[in-house]
Amino acid sequence: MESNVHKISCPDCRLSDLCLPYGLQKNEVQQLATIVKNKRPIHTDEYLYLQGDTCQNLYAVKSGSFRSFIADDNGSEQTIGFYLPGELMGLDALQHGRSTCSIVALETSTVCELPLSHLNELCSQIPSLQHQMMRILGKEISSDHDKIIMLGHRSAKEKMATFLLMLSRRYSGLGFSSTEFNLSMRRQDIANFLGLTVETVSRQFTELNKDGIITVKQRGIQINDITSLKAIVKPCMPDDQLSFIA
Amino acid sequence: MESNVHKISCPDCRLSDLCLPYGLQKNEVQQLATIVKNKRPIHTDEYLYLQGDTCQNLYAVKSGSFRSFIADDNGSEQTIGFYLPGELMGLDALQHGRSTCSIVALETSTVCELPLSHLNELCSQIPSLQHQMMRILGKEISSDHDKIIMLGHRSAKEKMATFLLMLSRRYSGLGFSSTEFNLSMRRQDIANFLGLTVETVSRQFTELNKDGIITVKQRGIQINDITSLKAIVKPCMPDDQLSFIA
DNA sequence: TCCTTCTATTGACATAGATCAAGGTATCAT
DNA sequence: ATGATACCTTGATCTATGTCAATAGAAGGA
Repeated sequence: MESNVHKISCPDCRLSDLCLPYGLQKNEVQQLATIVKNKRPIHTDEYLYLQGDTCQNLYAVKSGSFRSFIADDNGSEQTIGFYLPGELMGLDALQHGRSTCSIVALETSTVCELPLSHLNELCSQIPSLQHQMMRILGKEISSDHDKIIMLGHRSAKEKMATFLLMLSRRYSGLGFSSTEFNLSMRRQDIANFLGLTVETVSRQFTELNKDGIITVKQRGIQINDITSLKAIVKPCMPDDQLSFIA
Repeated sequence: MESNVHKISCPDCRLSDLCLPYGLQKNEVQQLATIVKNKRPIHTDEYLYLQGDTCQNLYAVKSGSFRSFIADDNGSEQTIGFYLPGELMGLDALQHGRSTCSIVALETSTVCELPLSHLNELCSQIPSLQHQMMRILGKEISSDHDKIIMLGHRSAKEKMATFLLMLSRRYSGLGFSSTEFNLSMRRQDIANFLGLTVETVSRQFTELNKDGIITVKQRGIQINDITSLKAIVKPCMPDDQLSFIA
């Protein structure tokens, strides 16, 4: 990614169709851009915010990727999701103004900061912005439902296939290859996200690799036979429900 | 519940503090009430709406209870949540105007219908209503996250204890007993919700009963030792994260 | 009241995935 | 380069929970 991503503003941002500006008039996007604060880059393993922080902003991923997770008293974690460019973080804090999860950068990343107070004001003025906010919130909710399905009733193999297909779909939505990409998360993160152990994730990768369905080289994934991958998931899920993670 | 619940309007509704009117001025509540349509009662096993239906409304539970679930190609289901009085259904349809799940009544129940078009208009006019909508959406999202935690990293016993505590908390929020209540859902629904089998749910009930922690008589639950119940969950979850289900 | 059907419990057994343990490979700082 | 540390893979074993099967209890209709 270019070194200047963090200076680009909404009207010029290549992500605008995936992000908040979608469906807005040109002048409305410019209005939105005035309330967006561009932040300095966030480095690997750096936190965007911590569980329990008061949180008066939403954050859009501009480049890179993040992991969100909830920790309990014992320090054990559950990964809630992964965020790729164009996706909105901090929606859980809408309830009380306090974040219920922590968010950490998986690689050097940039975000746009959207102060909630300004955003709410703007929503009252621009109906299509409010509409887009609702759409984004609805999407977050139905994507969470997809995760619930995955965790509740899927085998390890199905979970892995679903995970890969979902990443594939999201990367392709960003204009990247849908069959070749690098994982920005560790095996441990994937395992935790899917409710499995690292060992099981590793074994599943090995098996999918042996079967020729994918080629795994560390973080590098190549999907050789997307049909087979879909077939692993298919018996369990309508095609339009693969839109999730996040 | 009184036989006339479905005629009561927002300003007189005993649920108003749990529902959309929370935080609104008296005259604002009256405005809200004008867009609410009261519907005839919905009977056991009757559907409020079906997965895939175009859905231009939100629905607030007025009395009774509902189960929401997503079905896949094979007809197998995942229960997403249970809805009690004061809770808002249909939020997942905000994304595309199509519901992503089906909702079925667990007993004879009543709902208030809120046309989204009118609601959005009203949100632009009444800032505190918009604020409350955001709060409700944020709550839905963080409650979904709690479910993800539960499904991802909990044993059968922990799931059961969490389930019971959560029901207890929600009933008490409604002004009912927190230690004695009737389940409106079948064992099968609980099992499906928790990602377990009926047999496992049944065995867990039996064990908790034997240990004297609860008394189970069919659908009737009495919590005898809420401390022990919390202790089963405690090692895994901060107290303020028990707010979920829905 | 009896019969049917739906729902819940209990037991015996099988298995997917966890756990434990060891070794390999990449990454990074010195 | 070299060593230290984090990350990943593989194998052997154990166990919680699923599966299959049988029984028992509720609920509802004739």
